[in-house]
Amino acid sequence: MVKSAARLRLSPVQPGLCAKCPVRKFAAYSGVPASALKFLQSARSSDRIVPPRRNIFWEEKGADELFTLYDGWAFTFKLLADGRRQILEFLLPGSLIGMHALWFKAMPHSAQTLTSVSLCVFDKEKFRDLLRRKPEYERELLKYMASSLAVRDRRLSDLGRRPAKERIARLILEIFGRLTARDMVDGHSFTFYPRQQHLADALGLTKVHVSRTLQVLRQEGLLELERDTATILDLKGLRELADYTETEASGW
Amino acid sequence: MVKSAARLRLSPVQPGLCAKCPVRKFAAYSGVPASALKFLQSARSSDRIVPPRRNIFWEEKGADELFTLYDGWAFTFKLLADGRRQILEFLLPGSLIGMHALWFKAMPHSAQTLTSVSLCVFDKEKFRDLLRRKPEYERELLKYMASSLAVRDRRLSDLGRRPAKERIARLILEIFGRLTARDMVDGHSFTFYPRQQHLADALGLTKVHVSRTLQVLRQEGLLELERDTATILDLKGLRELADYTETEASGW
DNA sequence: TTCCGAATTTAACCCATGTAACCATACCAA
DNA sequence: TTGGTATGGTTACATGGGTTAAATTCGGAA
Repeated sequence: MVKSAARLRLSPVQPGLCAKCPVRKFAAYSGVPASALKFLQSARSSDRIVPPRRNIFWEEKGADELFTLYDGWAFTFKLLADGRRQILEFLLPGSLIGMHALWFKAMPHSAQTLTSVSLCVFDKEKFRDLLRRKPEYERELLKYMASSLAVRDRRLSDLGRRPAKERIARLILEIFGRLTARDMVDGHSFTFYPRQQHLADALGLTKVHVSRTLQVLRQEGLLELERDTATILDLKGLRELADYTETEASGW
Repeated sequence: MVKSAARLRLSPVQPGLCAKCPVRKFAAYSGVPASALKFLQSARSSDRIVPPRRNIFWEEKGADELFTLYDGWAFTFKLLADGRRQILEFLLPGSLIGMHALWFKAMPHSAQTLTSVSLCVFDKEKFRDLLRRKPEYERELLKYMASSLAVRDRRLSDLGRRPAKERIARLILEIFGRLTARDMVDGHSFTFYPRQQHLADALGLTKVHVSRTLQVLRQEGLLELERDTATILDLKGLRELADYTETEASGW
């Protein structure tokens, strides 16, 4: 997995073998028995590398493919009429992207890369076939979506009911947890590609206020965020401030 | 369906016959062919009436049952440590409640009734069996969850990026759309049980500001909200203000 | 090394929304 | 009837976070 802050080096997608895929255990279908993975493989139509700051698909447009993020960072977002942006989710290796396309003509949000990204591409129709023929995938995906929904609920109450400082702390802790599960952290530091504008757009704030608040968190010795690197200076203190419980800390 | 504002009169759950259920077409499994409904019936363990302001289940606790709301209003919510509340979703006849229990031990939110409510109760284990034996239900539920997720994304960008006036307008329009689909509106008026405090908790505002903003909307001739009754005075104007598109207007 | 654009920081100002307190009304149970 | 409890409305005041704009730092390309 990627650890160097200086430059992103993409791991190449393993040709063919989903059973040996290093990100499989973080993927939506992580619980599918290895014996059934050859079906997944046959639904996988290709691999793809997308450069940074490029859209993977667009809100309101249709999509013929869905993806698993193999390496790199991305995010989903909605744009309002006046150009304001709401980031819905940060995507990390293993994230399933664009599932909505399986059932609906228009995507409810856009997806965009943060870094160079490598994707496993699934043809929509082939994936539908897969689901029809292998109900264990449907079962796995249901569980995956239930947990996605629970995550969305947490973010919703953050935006509705928590002040800026807590929102930022919680988002960082959430990402820290997910990266830890993926062995992508180095002690209490990790490579962090979102810019302050991305944090602002994810948390319903302005970049100015994010900057202000990050100063405070640094001065209080809780959290340091430089370009491309985040360091948690005081995990316990940050958790306390953020009211971040153990259940929330488990990576997904 | 319920129309009288003065007092809620519950329709009794039809004994047995899911195939004839009047709310079936709004339910999660609306697309399941009638021929397969006898399986649903066999997973339904009982019916239940719950009085107003009572919890159906509790956040962080486990649950052995899940429900379809047959009649009445309810909502799901999360409580923060300091007692603040975030309402996640308003539940209307047809809503599937507590699905999370199928896969996880602890519920991610609580559910509470707004009115007296009548529920179809499904035993968790029986429902799991149903899914295992009838993949067409899994398929339906996946689609249902995908659309729930899309709805949650809309609310998220409302909270993150829209001012109070738009948030209120959009929530009312959303509920108006869902009630219209259920034939629960009377022209541009409908029975509306949430209190200003509920709106506040759903939209990340205080009840004081909700009150203020509702005054403005009334003065502008857009929307009138009395105890138990909402009236849309100017649908077109409200849609414009709220930046509410046709796609969003379709009931679910 | 220099230059340019992106990202961050800082500052001044101010508005949308929160807080606290209080009163009036409606409803409900005794 | 009476008292209790939600609810709705209103006021005065406080503040978190938005807006705007300029200065500064940083990174990458030439």
